[in-house]
Amino acid sequence: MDNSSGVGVIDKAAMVLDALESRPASLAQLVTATGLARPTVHRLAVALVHHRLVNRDIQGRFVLGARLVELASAAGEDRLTAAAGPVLLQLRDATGESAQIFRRQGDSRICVASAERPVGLRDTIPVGTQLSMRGGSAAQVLLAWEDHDRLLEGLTNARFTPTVLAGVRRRGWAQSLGEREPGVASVSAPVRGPSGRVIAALSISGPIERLTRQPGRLHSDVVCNSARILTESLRKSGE
Amino acid sequence: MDNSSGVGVIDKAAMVLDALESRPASLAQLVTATGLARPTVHRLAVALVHHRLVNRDIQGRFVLGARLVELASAAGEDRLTAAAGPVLLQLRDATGESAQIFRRQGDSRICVASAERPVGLRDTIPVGTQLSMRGGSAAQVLLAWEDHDRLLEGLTNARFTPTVLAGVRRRGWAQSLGEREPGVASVSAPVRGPSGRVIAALSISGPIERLTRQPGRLHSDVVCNSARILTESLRKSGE
DNA sequence: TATTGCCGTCTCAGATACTGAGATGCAAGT
DNA sequence: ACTTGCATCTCAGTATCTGAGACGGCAATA
Repeated sequence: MDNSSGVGVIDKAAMVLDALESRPASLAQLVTATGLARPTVHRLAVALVHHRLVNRDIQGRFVLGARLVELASAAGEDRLTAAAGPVLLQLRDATGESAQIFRRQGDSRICVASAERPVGLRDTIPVGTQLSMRGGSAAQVLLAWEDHDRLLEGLTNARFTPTVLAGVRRRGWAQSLGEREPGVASVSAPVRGPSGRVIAALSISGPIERLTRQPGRLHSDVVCNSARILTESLRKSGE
Repeated sequence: MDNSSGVGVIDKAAMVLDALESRPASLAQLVTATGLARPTVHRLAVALVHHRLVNRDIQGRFVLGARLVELASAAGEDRLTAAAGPVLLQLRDATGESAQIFRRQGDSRICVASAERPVGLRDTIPVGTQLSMRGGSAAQVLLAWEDHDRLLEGLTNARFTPTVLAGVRRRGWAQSLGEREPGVASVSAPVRGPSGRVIAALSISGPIERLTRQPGRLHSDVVCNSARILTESLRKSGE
C-alpha cells in the first residue's frame, strides 16, 4: 500500500498518531514503532502536543489528545448534516411542511439541520436554534430512548409523562400540539446511530390548521420512513 | 498566543483542521480562512485526505474525516484507563479481590483495565478479555442503564430479568454468583461519563467462598464509592 | 560508590522537502 | 464567444526539516 501522501511531515505525524492509537507510548516506544530518528519523533510529537492532538501523561508518555475528541465531534456532526440534507428536502416536499433535525444537549435540543417550506404559512427554526426539552415532539423522541435514570430526570420539568413516552416507543413516533408554541403542531421520529442508539430526532412542523389535531395520523408514515432512510445512510457511511 | 510549534507543516495542517471544525469548506474558503497560499493549502489538504483525517464531500468540499473519530475513540479509552489505574489499585487493596473495568461492545463486554489480587485464590481477567453479556454483575450494570429498547434487546439471551435490572438501578449496584463461571462471585457499579450516561462498569470478582453468597452486602459500599470517584475524576479531566 | 546504559532533549550543518508564483484546464456566468 | 473564478499541477529556489552527535539525568548494576 502506498503510504506517501506527498507531504512527508504529515506522513510522519500520521505514523505517530497511528502508533498512539493502541496505547500511550514513551518516546523510545514511538521511535521503535515508527522507525523514525529519535529527534525527529521528538520534534513531531512535541509539535502535536502544542496543537493538543497529543498530550503527555504524568509519566511523560505521549497519549492521544483532547483536540481529537473535539474534531471528531465536529466530524460526527458533519456526517449527520451531510446525510440529512437530501432526506430533509425530500420530507419537506413530501409533506409540504418545514423539516428539521434536533440533537439533545443537556436540558436543551439544538436544530442542526433544516429544510423550510418556501412559501405561505410555515414554521421557521433556523439552524443553531436552541429549544427547551420541556415540550415538543422532538423532545419526546429524544427523551423516550434515554436510559431509565436520564429519562426520569428529563421528565422533571417536562409537560409529558412516562406513559406518553411509552407510547412514543411503541408507535416509533411522537406528535405535539402547541407544546413549544401556540398554533404549531409537529411530528418526530428517532434517528439512530450505527450502534442502534438514538442520536437525533427528525421532525416536521407547521400550523395546526394544516397539520390538524392528529398530525401523526397524517404524516407519521413518511416521517418514520425518512428517519429510517437517514439511519441507514449513517450506518452505511460509517464504515 | 504563540501559535508556532516549531514544525511549520504541522502548524499549517492544524490551521486547516481548525478551519474545518466549524463547517465543510471549499479550497477557496480554506485559503481565505488560513491565509496560506492556494497550492500549499491544496497540497496539505490532499495529504490529510490521504490519511483520512480529512475527506471530500460530494461537492468536492473538504470535511473532517473518519480517522478523527477512530482516534478520538482511542483517546477516550486512554482517559478512562488512565483515570481507572489508581482507583482499581485502591479497590483491590481495600477489598482484597481482583478489580476490573468493563465496557459494552455489542453483545460482549470487554475488560479495558484490571488490578489483580497478587496471591492466593483469585479471579484473573486479562485486559482485552471479551466476555458475554448473558451473565455477570458487570453485564447487569451495562444493561440496566441502556435505553428501553436496547435494554429489552439485551435481555433476549440474558440470564436475568427486567425486575433484576430494576433492582440494580434502585440499589446502584449488581451482584452475581456463578453466572460467568461456577464458583466465582462479583459486584459491579456504574461508571458515568460527563453527560451522566453509563460508559463502563467497575467490578470486583473472586471465589464465592470468600465473597459469600451476598457479595453485595460485603462490598457494595466500597465498589460504589470507587465508581463515584472514577466518575468524578473523568468529569474533572474532561473539562 | 562508581560505572554503565538508556532515555529525553537540544544543537546545527547539510540536504531536500516544501513553498508559492505562475501555468493550465474546466465550469459557470455574462 | 469571452471572461471570471476555481482547482490542480509544475518546478526553481530556499527555508524548513532532518538526524548525527552531544549533553544531562536517572536507574540499574557491579
